[in-house]
Amino acid sequence: MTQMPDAEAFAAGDPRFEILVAAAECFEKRGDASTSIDDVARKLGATKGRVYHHFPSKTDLFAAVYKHGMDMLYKRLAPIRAQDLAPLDKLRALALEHARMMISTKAFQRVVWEGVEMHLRGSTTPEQREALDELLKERHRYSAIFRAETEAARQAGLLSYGNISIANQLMFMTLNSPIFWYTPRPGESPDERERIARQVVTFALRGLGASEESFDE
Amino acid sequence: MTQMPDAEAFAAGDPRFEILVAAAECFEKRGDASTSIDDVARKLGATKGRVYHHFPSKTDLFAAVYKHGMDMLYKRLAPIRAQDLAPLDKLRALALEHARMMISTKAFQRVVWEGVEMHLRGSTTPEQREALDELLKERHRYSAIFRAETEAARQAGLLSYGNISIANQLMFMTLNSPIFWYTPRPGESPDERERIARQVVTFALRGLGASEESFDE
DNA sequence: TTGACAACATACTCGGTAGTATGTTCATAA
DNA sequence: TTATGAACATACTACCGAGTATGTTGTCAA
Repeated sequence: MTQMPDAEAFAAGDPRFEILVAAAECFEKRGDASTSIDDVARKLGATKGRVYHHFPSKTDLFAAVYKHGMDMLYKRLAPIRAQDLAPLDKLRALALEHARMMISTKAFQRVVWEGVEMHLRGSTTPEQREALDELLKERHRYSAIFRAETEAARQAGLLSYGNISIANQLMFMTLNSPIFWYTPRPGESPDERERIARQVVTFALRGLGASEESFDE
Repeated sequence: MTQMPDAEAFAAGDPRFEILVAAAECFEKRGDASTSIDDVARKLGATKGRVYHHFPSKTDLFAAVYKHGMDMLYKRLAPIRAQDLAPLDKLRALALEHARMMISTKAFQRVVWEGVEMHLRGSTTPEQREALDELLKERHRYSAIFRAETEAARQAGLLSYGNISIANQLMFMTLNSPIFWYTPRPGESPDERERIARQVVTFALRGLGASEESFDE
């Protein structure tokens, strides 16, 4: 049940979707710079013509993968955001769903990471910058959701940390980390993935200074 | 102190050292694939000839930067490893020094990270693999140092976490994270950097389940 | 039946980059 | 004084990969 098609932009029948998935897997493995359009086409058992028929450039393809990754994140977080929960409980629920997504849609989230990295390092070409700038604002808004919940929990006396920006960075590094080290093992149960996600979230919340009692179940 | 044959190979007078630093900064900014030898030469105000005179290939240059980064880590950790400290205290001391190095030698450590990533993703060419394989074993030994200290502290009842491998990944992600988000600000005091390093270590040890009392000073 | 278009494949161009081959300069040793 | 080699610069080759231009095939509507 990984990587469900996006309802609005890339429906199941959309011929772009299969290309998008192949591109995500290529970008995940080699990174943007080391991935050629021919690589993507080869993975599809096709040629460049197919890719360029649906995406005007490599940058647009990369941006589309990035956007799809972010869209999936937003879609999964929306119902949780709508819930009425106590500060720390809400942060925990958001963090857990985020961690799950890092595992279940790893390839796409790895691309999102690289997109953010390219932006932070300022290593984008002018055209790339134009294509990704708007998408990165969305990423910033996404980050702000967690930041707000973190501060709320802190003001409720449920967290304690030094600098909030650093705390947010550390939390996201922790929550995102499965995109670097997680590899699905053959015959792995959903339960096993869930346990991984929970360990990640526990580490993150503890790191933010959540008391031990808040982990009693 | 077994594996540091030519740690002194890049002394201040060595003409290779300046190239090494420039390469580290280029790799840090653009990554390996997007960095050309001409980029490195341009940063030096020189041409390719200078770089290729001292390094036989781009892969060797990358490997040299990687190795220098690892050598610096080992050198700084050696005295701490030699100290006789209580389990958690030793882990904290190692982690703090590691975090400091992520800040003070960021460019080199970023390259080390990319080297590890290339290995994990299996995105190396045969020649790259040959050049980096031995160096990555050293990285594994380095990681094992922390792992051993972590387990020791746990057996002493000072830490609590689920899976040890995941815990180790999360700890390293946290400790390494400054290479992604830290940027020295103009007029930044050493004290400010120290505070950042300490917040990082606090997050990591809390994440591993260290009790709050262990942070009282 | 046709023709029009989507969905590709094929065959190119062209700029950038790793690596090489060949100068050039300068310090130092004999 | 000379010549020898280190430390570069210059000029070149070869290849790879993004992007383009142009077929080819199947489908579907009229």
